[in-house]
Amino acid sequence: MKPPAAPTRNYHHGDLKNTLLATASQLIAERGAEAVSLREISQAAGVSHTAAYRHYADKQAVWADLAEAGFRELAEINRTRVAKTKGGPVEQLGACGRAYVEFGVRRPHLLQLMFGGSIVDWQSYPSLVQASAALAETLAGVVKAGQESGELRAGELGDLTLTAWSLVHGLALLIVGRRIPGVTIDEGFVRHAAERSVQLLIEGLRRPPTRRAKRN
Amino acid sequence: MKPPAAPTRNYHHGDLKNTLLATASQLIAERGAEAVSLREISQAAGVSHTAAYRHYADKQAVWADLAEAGFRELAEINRTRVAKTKGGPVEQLGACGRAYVEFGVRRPHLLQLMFGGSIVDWQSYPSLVQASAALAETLAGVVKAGQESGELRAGELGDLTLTAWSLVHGLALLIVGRRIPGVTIDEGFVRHAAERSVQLLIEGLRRPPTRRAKRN
DNA sequence: ACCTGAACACCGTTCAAGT
DNA sequence: ACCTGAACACCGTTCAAGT
Repeated sequence: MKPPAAPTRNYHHGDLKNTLLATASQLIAERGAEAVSLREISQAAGVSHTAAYRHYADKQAVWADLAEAGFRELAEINRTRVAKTKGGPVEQLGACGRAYVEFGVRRPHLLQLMFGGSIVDWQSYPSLVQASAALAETLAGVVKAGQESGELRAGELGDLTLTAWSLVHGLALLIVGRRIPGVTIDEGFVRHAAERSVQLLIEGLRRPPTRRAKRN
Repeated sequence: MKPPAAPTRNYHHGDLKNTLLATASQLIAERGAEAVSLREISQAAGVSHTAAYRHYADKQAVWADLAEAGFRELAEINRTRVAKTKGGPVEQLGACGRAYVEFGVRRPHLLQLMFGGSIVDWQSYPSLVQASAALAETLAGVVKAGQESGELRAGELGDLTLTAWSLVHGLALLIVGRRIPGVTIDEGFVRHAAERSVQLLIEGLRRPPTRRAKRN
């Protein structure tokens, strides 16, 4: 019932919404959300500085859309890594941790946008909330599988998941924020920090029983 | 050798720098740094909108000063709690975790300012970097004491500290950012989440040996 | 339906000038 | 030394108007 001709493009631009999103994504990747204006994005997209208001209520809505895409991408990466990981839930959790941290290092400004408080009224964007929750559920799935297979301890799934999430989340933010004194952040450090942290979380900080002391 | 009279106050205001800082602190606590302008701070402090430039190079410098105070305060809280805690390093780590999370919940906007990326050129503020590092050292001290007393496992101090720091940091940010789906954030939740997370970190996520199964 | 351009009420920052 | 006021180059957002 739609008119056959007249492809999606119309008056001036065609697919302005996606063009805006891609432009914004690139500018933010370069300089961070704090340093990017809506007028600038519009100009880079080749439209007047008010055109975006046809597609977004305001600047926050653009940020929310970008953050949502970030959450979906990060969750997808996690799922892929989990699926690819040989070994049990312990190894899978390690893979998630690495993926989370590597994502942050690869796209620091996007991670800041997702978690840094640039988006004030989170509740106004239900699909953003949902995408963020989906990320947590990826981790929850791994923990749950580990409990069912008996490799991870019993207890409230939410508690264990929150703990694992907090660890990888905090690690990624500390690294991306360059808040760790005295270290150079390169691929080697990221891999080591992620693996060691997840290992310590899984095995515990407490001194292991001596009967089976592993060399460290 | 200083002139005895003429108390610090002079021309118009006296102690404008501290007045600005206190005003900014309050406005940020109410609405978050993103929503506060320098002109507004100046007006609330009762001076013209350019007076701040006599004391700060720019807006970022004001933010940096506030964040630095936040780091010093949080580190101080941690030290106090550690000193007050009866029991070993395990209990002390738990106290640090709670303190960190409670600080974030009490001053969410300040935590966002300290860690949320509002301050772009971190390196320009060496005393801020130092204050942030001092916070990490508080945690390192606890971990080190635990290793020396034999209660915590051996291994690189930096690794164990980073892991513990990441956990409490991530937990605080997830809670403050209200990123945890399906929970109400009240004092009970905060206490439970902090204690349970630190406990899991210390004991590990792996299924405990059955010979001495603790009731959970 | 989609976009433009003028307009409004703001910003951060600079600078000559006042006391 | 410390502060003011005008000025500059920006913002985000609204709205009447164009096609």
